[in-house]
Amino acid sequence: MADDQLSRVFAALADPTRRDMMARLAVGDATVGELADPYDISVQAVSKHIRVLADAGLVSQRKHAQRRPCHLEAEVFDLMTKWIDRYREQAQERYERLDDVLAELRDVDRQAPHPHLAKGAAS
Amino acid sequence: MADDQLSRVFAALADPTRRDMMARLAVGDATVGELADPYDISVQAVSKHIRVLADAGLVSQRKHAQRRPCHLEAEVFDLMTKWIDRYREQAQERYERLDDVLAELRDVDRQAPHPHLAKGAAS
DNA sequence: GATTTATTCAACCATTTAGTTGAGCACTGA
DNA sequence: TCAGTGCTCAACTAAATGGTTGAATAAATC
Repeated sequence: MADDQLSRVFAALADPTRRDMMARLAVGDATVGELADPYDISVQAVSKHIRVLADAGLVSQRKHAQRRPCHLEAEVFDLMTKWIDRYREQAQERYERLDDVLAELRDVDRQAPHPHLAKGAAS
Repeated sequence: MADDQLSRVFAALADPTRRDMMARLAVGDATVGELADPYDISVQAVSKHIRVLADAGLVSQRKHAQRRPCHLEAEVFDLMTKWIDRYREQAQERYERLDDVLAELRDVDRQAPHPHLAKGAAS
Protein backbone atom coordinates (compact mmCIF):
# COMPACT_ATOMS: atom_id res chain seq x y z
CA MET A 1 0.00 0.00 0.00
CA ALA A 2 1.10 3.59 -0.64
CA ASP A 3 2.23 5.72 2.25
CA ASP A 4 0.15 8.86 1.77
CA GLN A 5 -2.67 9.53 4.19
CA LEU A 6 -5.51 9.30 1.69
CA SER A 7 -4.32 5.84 0.65
CA ARG A 8 -4.04 4.78 4.27
CA VAL A 9 -7.54 6.05 5.03
CA PHE A 10 -9.15 4.28 2.09
CA ALA A 11 -7.20 1.09 2.76
CA ALA A 12 -8.19 1.17 6.43
CA LEU A 13 -11.87 1.42 5.54
CA ALA A 14 -11.67 -1.32 2.91
CA ASP A 15 -12.03 -3.89 5.68
CA PRO A 16 -15.56 -4.61 6.99
CA THR A 17 -14.28 -5.43 10.48
CA ARG A 18 -12.56 -2.07 10.70
CA ARG A 19 -15.64 -0.24 9.36
CA ASP A 20 -17.62 -2.08 12.01
CA MET A 21 -15.24 -0.90 14.69
CA MET A 22 -15.64 2.64 13.40
CA ALA A 23 -19.40 2.25 13.77
CA ARG A 24 -18.90 1.12 17.33
CA LEU A 25 -16.61 4.05 18.07
CA ALA A 26 -19.11 6.51 16.62
CA VAL A 27 -21.36 5.56 19.52
CA GLY A 28 -18.62 6.23 22.05
CA ASP A 29 -15.02 5.58 22.98
CA ALA A 30 -14.08 1.97 23.69
CA THR A 31 -11.09 -0.01 24.89
CA VAL A 32 -9.33 -2.62 22.78
CA GLY A 33 -11.00 -5.38 24.76
CA GLU A 34 -14.45 -3.90 24.31
CA LEU A 35 -13.85 -3.55 20.60
CA ALA A 36 -12.63 -7.14 20.39
CA ASP A 37 -15.62 -8.59 22.22
CA PRO A 38 -18.11 -8.94 19.32
CA TYR A 39 -15.68 -10.79 17.05
CA ASP A 40 -14.21 -14.24 17.30
CA ILE A 41 -10.80 -13.13 16.21
CA SER A 42 -8.01 -12.76 18.76
CA VAL A 43 -7.45 -9.59 20.75
CA GLN A 44 -4.09 -9.30 19.00
CA ALA A 45 -5.81 -9.20 15.64
CA VAL A 46 -8.11 -6.44 16.87
CA SER A 47 -5.12 -4.58 18.24
CA LYS A 48 -3.62 -4.69 14.76
CA HIS A 49 -6.82 -3.41 13.18
CA ILE A 50 -6.82 -0.48 15.59
CA ARG A 51 -3.25 0.27 14.68
CA VAL A 52 -4.23 0.46 11.01
CA LEU A 53 -7.06 2.86 11.84
CA ALA A 54 -4.75 4.91 14.05
CA ASP A 55 -2.04 5.09 11.38
CA ALA A 56 -4.67 6.43 9.01
CA GLY A 57 -5.58 9.06 11.61
CA LEU A 58 -9.13 7.74 11.90
CA VAL A 59 -8.71 6.81 15.54
CA SER A 60 -6.63 7.99 18.47
CA GLN A 61 -5.69 6.12 21.64
CA ARG A 62 -5.21 7.42 25.14
CA LYS A 63 -3.63 5.67 28.08
CA HIS A 64 -5.74 4.88 31.08
CA ALA A 65 -4.02 2.42 33.36
CA GLN A 66 -3.60 -0.77 31.30
CA ARG A 67 -6.46 0.31 29.05
CA ARG A 68 -6.05 2.03 25.70
CA PRO A 69 -9.40 3.73 25.06
CA CYS A 70 -9.95 4.43 21.37
CA HIS A 71 -11.54 7.60 20.10
CA LEU A 72 -12.93 8.23 16.64
CA GLU A 73 -11.32 11.18 14.85
CA ALA A 74 -14.01 12.35 12.47
CA GLU A 75 -12.01 15.19 10.93
CA VAL A 76 -10.16 12.75 8.68
CA PHE A 77 -13.42 12.07 6.89
CA ASP A 78 -13.06 15.53 5.37
CA LEU A 79 -9.98 14.35 3.54
CA MET A 80 -12.04 11.70 1.79
CA THR A 81 -15.10 13.78 1.08
CA LYS A 82 -12.95 16.52 -0.38
CA TRP A 83 -11.39 14.04 -2.76
CA ILE A 84 -14.71 12.47 -3.62
CA ASP A 85 -16.60 15.72 -4.12
CA ARG A 86 -14.02 17.12 -6.45
CA TYR A 87 -14.47 14.34 -8.97
CA ARG A 88 -18.15 13.94 -8.35
CA GLU A 89 -18.68 17.59 -9.21
CA GLN A 90 -16.34 17.45 -12.15
CA ALA A 91 -18.14 14.41 -13.54
CA GLN A 92 -21.54 15.95 -12.87
CA GLU A 93 -20.56 19.16 -14.59
CA ARG A 94 -19.22 17.27 -17.55
CA TYR A 95 -22.39 15.25 -17.76
CA GLU A 96 -24.61 18.29 -17.66
CA ARG A 97 -22.71 20.08 -20.37
CA LEU A 98 -22.67 17.03 -22.58
CA ASP A 99 -18.94 17.39 -22.83
CA ASP A 100 -19.16 13.67 -22.55
CA VAL A 101 -20.37 13.25 -26.08
CA LEU A 102 -18.08 15.91 -27.47
CA ALA A 103 -15.02 14.41 -25.83
CA GLU A 104 -15.90 11.02 -27.15
CA LEU A 105 -16.23 12.32 -30.68
CA ARG A 106 -12.93 14.15 -30.36
CA ASP A 107 -11.21 11.03 -29.05
CA VAL A 108 -12.48 8.86 -31.85
CA ASP A 109 -11.33 11.51 -34.27
CA ARG A 110 -7.88 11.60 -32.77
CA GLN A 111 -7.45 7.86 -32.54
CA ALA A 112 -8.90 6.80 -35.88
CA PRO A 113 -6.61 8.53 -38.37
CA HIS A 114 -9.07 8.12 -41.23
CA PRO A 115 -12.30 9.70 -40.12
CA HIS A 116 -13.64 9.57 -43.62
CA LEU A 117 -13.95 5.85 -43.13
CA ALA A 118 -15.50 6.18 -39.69
CA LYS A 119 -18.69 4.16 -39.54
CA GLY A 120 -20.74 4.86 -36.45
CA ALA A 121 -18.11 7.11 -34.92
CA ALA A 122 -20.63 8.39 -32.39
CA SER A 123 -21.53 4.86 -31.22
CA MET B 1 -10.34 -8.29 0.64
CA ALA B 2 -14.02 -8.66 1.48
CA ASP B 3 -16.48 -9.12 -1.34
CA ASP B 4 -19.07 -6.45 -0.54
CA GLN B 5 -19.19 -3.41 -2.76
CA LEU B 6 -18.24 -0.84 -0.13
CA SER B 7 -15.07 -2.81 0.61
CA ARG B 8 -14.27 -3.06 -3.08
CA VAL B 9 -14.79 0.67 -3.57
CA PHE B 10 -12.57 1.67 -0.66
CA ALA B 11 -9.92 -0.86 -1.66
CA ALA B 12 -9.97 0.34 -5.26
CA LEU B 13 -9.38 3.94 -4.17
CA ALA B 14 -6.61 3.00 -1.74
CA ASP B 15 -4.17 2.97 -4.64
CA PRO B 16 -2.78 6.36 -5.81
CA THR B 17 -2.41 5.16 -9.40
CA ARG B 18 -6.06 4.21 -9.50
CA ARG B 19 -7.13 7.49 -7.90
CA ASP B 20 -5.05 9.22 -10.53
CA MET B 21 -6.85 7.33 -13.27
CA MET B 22 -10.16 8.38 -11.73
CA ALA B 23 -8.99 11.99 -11.93
CA ARG B 24 -8.16 11.49 -15.57
CA LEU B 25 -11.55 9.92 -16.23
CA ALA B 26 -13.33 12.79 -14.50
CA VAL B 27 -12.07 14.98 -17.34
CA GLY B 28 -13.46 12.61 -19.95
CA ASP B 29 -13.64 9.01 -21.11
CA ALA B 30 -10.35 7.38 -22.09
CA THR B 31 -9.11 4.12 -23.56
CA VAL B 32 -6.84 1.70 -21.72
CA GLY B 33 -3.90 2.88 -23.79
CA GLU B 34 -4.58 6.52 -23.05
CA LEU B 35 -4.85 5.77 -19.36
CA ALA B 36 -1.60 3.82 -19.45
CA ASP B 37 0.36 6.55 -21.21
CA PRO B 38 1.39 8.72 -18.21
CA TYR B 39 2.77 5.80 -16.19
CA ASP B 40 5.82 3.66 -16.74
CA ILE B 41 4.09 0.50 -15.75
CA SER B 42 2.98 -1.99 -18.41
CA VAL B 43 -0.32 -1.72 -20.22
CA GLN B 44 -1.25 -5.05 -18.65
CA ALA B 45 -0.83 -3.59 -15.18
CA VAL B 46 -3.08 -0.67 -16.12
CA SER B 47 -5.61 -3.11 -17.53
CA LYS B 48 -5.65 -4.82 -14.14
CA HIS B 49 -6.13 -1.51 -12.33
CA ILE B 50 -9.10 -0.74 -14.55
CA ARG B 51 -10.57 -4.13 -13.76
CA VAL B 52 -10.35 -3.37 -10.07
CA LEU B 53 -12.13 -0.05 -10.60
CA ALA B 54 -14.75 -1.73 -12.78
CA ASP B 55 -15.36 -4.51 -10.25
CA ALA B 56 -15.99 -1.80 -7.68
CA GLY B 57 -18.49 -0.19 -10.03
CA LEU B 58 -16.43 3.01 -10.23
CA VAL B 59 -15.80 2.65 -13.94
CA SER B 60 -17.57 1.06 -16.90
CA GLN B 61 -16.13 -0.02 -20.22
CA ARG B 62 -17.70 0.04 -23.69
CA LYS B 63 -16.50 -1.66 -26.83
CA HIS B 64 -15.35 0.43 -29.73
CA ALA B 65 -13.40 -1.61 -32.28
CA GLN B 66 -10.32 -2.88 -30.42
CA ARG B 67 -10.66 -0.03 -27.94
CA ARG B 68 -12.29 -0.30 -24.53
CA PRO B 69 -13.14 3.28 -23.59
CA CYS B 70 -13.53 3.72 -19.84
CA HIS B 71 -16.20 5.86 -18.29
CA LEU B 72 -16.35 7.13 -14.72
CA GLU B 73 -19.48 6.08 -12.83
CA ALA B 74 -19.92 8.78 -10.24
CA GLU B 75 -23.05 7.34 -8.62
CA VAL B 76 -20.95 4.87 -6.63
CA PHE B 77 -19.49 7.80 -4.72
CA ASP B 78 -22.86 8.09 -3.01
CA LEU B 79 -22.30 4.70 -1.42
CA MET B 80 -19.18 6.04 0.26
CA THR B 81 -20.49 9.42 1.26
CA LYS B 82 -23.57 7.82 2.80
CA TRP B 83 -21.36 5.61 4.93
CA ILE B 84 -19.06 8.47 5.85
CA ASP B 85 -21.78 10.96 6.66
CA ARG B 86 -23.60 8.58 8.94
CA TYR B 87 -20.66 8.27 11.29
CA ARG B 88 -19.50 11.81 10.87
CA GLU B 89 -22.90 13.06 11.98
CA GLN B 90 -23.11 10.55 14.79
CA ALA B 91 -19.70 11.59 16.07
CA GLN B 92 -20.50 15.26 15.70
CA GLU B 93 -23.76 14.88 17.57
CA ARG B 94 -22.05 12.97 20.32
CA TYR B 95 -19.39 15.63 20.57
CA GLU B 96 -21.90 18.44 20.80
CA ARG B 97 -23.91 16.76 23.53
CA LEU B 98 -20.81 15.97 25.53
CA ASP B 99 -21.90 12.38 25.63
CA ASP B 100 -18.22 11.89 25.12
CA VAL B 101 -17.37 12.81 28.65
CA LEU B 102 -20.34 11.06 30.16
CA ALA B 103 -19.60 7.84 28.33
CA GLU B 104 -16.03 7.97 29.45
CA LEU B 105 -17.00 8.40 33.07
CA ARG B 106 -19.51 5.57 32.78
CA ASP B 107 -16.89 3.31 31.23
CA VAL B 108 -14.36 3.99 33.93
CA ASP B 109 -17.02 3.28 36.51
CA ARG B 110 -17.93 -0.01 34.91
CA GLN B 111 -14.36 -1.17 34.38
CA ALA B 112 -12.82 -0.12 37.65
CA PRO B 113 -14.82 -2.09 40.21
CA HIS B 114 -13.64 0.00 43.14
CA PRO B 115 -14.33 3.61 42.35
CA HIS B 116 -13.63 4.61 45.93
CA LEU B 117 -10.00 3.99 45.14
CA ALA B 118 -10.16 5.68 41.81
CA LYS B 119 -7.41 8.24 41.56
CA GLY B 120 -7.83 10.48 38.54
CA ALA B 121 -10.79 8.49 37.22
CA ALA B 122 -11.79 11.35 34.92
CA SER B 123 -8.27 11.58 33.44
C1' DG C 1 -4.31 -13.10 -46.40
C1' DA C 2 -0.76 -11.02 -43.56
C1' DT C 3 0.41 -7.30 -40.34
C1' DT C 4 -0.31 -4.06 -36.97
C1' DT C 5 -2.89 -2.24 -33.03
C1' DA C 6 -5.52 -2.52 -28.57
C1' DT C 7 -6.52 -5.24 -25.07
C1' DT C 8 -6.84 -9.27 -22.13
C1' DC C 9 -5.33 -13.85 -20.29
C1' DA C 10 -1.95 -16.77 -17.86
C1' DA C 11 1.79 -17.81 -15.16
C1' DC C 12 4.97 -16.16 -12.24
C1' DC C 13 7.37 -13.26 -8.37
C1' DA C 14 7.89 -10.10 -4.30
C1' DT C 15 5.48 -7.73 -0.92
C1' DT C 16 1.65 -6.86 2.06
C1' DT C 17 -2.18 -8.28 4.76
C1' DA C 18 -5.12 -10.56 8.15
C1' DG C 19 -4.97 -13.95 10.88
C1' DT C 20 -2.60 -17.23 14.37
C1' DT C 21 0.12 -18.48 18.88
C1' DG C 22 3.37 -17.46 22.52
C1' DA C 23 5.93 -14.30 25.18
C1' DG C 24 6.56 -9.82 27.44
C1' DC C 25 5.25 -5.48 29.74
C1' DA C 26 2.76 -2.42 32.63
C1' DC C 27 -0.56 -1.61 35.78
C1' DT C 28 -4.16 -3.27 39.50
C1' DG C 29 -5.38 -5.16 43.62
C1' DA C 30 -5.25 -8.39 47.35
C1' DT D 1 5.23 -9.15 46.59
C1' DC D 2 2.72 -11.64 43.49
C1' DA D 3 -1.27 -13.20 40.67
C1' DG D 4 -4.37 -11.34 37.28
C1' DT D 5 -5.73 -8.05 33.60
C1' DG D 6 -5.22 -5.35 29.25
C1' DC D 7 -2.59 -4.74 25.69
C1' DT D 8 1.43 -5.02 22.41
C1' DC D 9 5.47 -7.30 20.28
C1' DA D 10 7.51 -11.09 17.55
C1' DA D 11 7.50 -14.78 14.54
C1' DC D 12 4.98 -17.46 11.59
C1' DT D 13 1.37 -18.74 7.75
C1' DA D 14 -1.99 -18.38 3.93
C1' DA D 15 -3.99 -15.48 0.82
C1' DA D 16 -4.28 -11.18 -1.77
C1' DT D 17 -1.98 -7.45 -4.32
C1' DG D 18 0.76 -5.00 -7.82
C1' DG D 19 3.96 -5.73 -10.77
C1' DT D 20 6.41 -8.48 -14.59
C1' DT D 21 6.74 -11.14 -19.35
C1' DG D 22 4.85 -13.92 -23.08
C1' DA D 23 0.99 -15.61 -25.61
C1' DA D 24 -3.84 -15.17 -27.31
C1' DT D 25 -7.76 -12.68 -29.22
C1' DA D 26 -10.03 -9.41 -32.12
C1' DA D 27 -10.55 -5.66 -35.05
C1' DA D 28 -8.33 -2.40 -38.57
C1' DT D 29 -5.26 -1.69 -42.35
C1' DC D 30 -2.45 -2.82 -46.06
